[in-house]
Amino acid sequence: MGEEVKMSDYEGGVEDEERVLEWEAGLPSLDDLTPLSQALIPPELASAFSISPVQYRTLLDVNQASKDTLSSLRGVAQSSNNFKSLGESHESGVVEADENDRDGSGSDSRKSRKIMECAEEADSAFPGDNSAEDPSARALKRPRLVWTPQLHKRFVDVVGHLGIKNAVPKTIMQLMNVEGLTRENVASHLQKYRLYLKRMQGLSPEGPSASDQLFSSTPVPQSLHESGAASAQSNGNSHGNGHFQVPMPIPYPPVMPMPVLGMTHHGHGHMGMPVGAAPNGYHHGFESHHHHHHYNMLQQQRDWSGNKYGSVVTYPHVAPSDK
DNA sequence: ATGTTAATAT
DNA sequence: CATATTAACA
Repeated sequence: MGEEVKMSDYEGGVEDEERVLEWEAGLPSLDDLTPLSQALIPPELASAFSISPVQYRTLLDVNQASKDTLSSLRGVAQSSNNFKSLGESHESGVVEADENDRDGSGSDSRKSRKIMECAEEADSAFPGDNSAEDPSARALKRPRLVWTPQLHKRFVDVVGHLGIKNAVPKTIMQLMNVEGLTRENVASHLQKYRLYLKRMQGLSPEGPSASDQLFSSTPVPQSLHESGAASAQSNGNSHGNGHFQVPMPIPYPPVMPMPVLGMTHHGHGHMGMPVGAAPNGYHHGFESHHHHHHYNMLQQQRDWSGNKYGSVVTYPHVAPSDK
């Protein structure tokens, strides 16, 4: 009893940063990836909401879709394939989650979606480079999750629907339906979000607080004042029994986070990308991109997918082991 | 055990 | 320094 396996004993030179490679190799087989989102929802509820077998978008698909939505500009050089560059980039794993923003914004322009030749086998989500499958790598330390505006939008949306009262990490996480998102992630963000609301409260209504590019960009729902909004509504809950944990399932398409491998240049004048010009800060992932310090672009617009770091990488489709 | 808050890390 | 993870606590 009580057997702890220490893997660090063997090496000793392996740092935590190298975890990135770990999940890269720890890709669960497709068989493991099963549609759990619907499985958790009772058939009755599902049919009531007309929730059909939602198809999961491949990482690359989602990624491309998000980028496409935001960047309707000219397609500058778009080759973000630094998958094999992992060997050198070991600053800090950064994960970025994207989602298909199709709420509140009429995005119909389906620009050309070429490139991404490595995305043919989206199921693996891992272009050629990786390749080693490690089913044992599941609870590994995943890189920092980057809350992209889209993801935050979903977060705020759910919180607004639940009300500040029922806005608890678990419920939020469940309702967000973002694969890979953990309770801890939501809790952490929720904390920051609450602080943001509180801080803004005691300040002038018009607060050009340049801080919090993310928060300030997302409209705060008014439901944050009332208590308990969607709860004992006329849902299908009046069945007598049935403890559905889903207060009010939102027809949100399941989205899986897209991890982004980034180099944490903890320099100073970080961030900075011509949003209104070429959001594609990706160079040709082949050259040894040095640290380009773009000291320009007025940091005004606060959109973009939060790709303030760079490289794109895949995320281990964490199996629906539930929490 | 889940939600919060503080501390710590990146 | 802001943001996210981890730990401690209620």
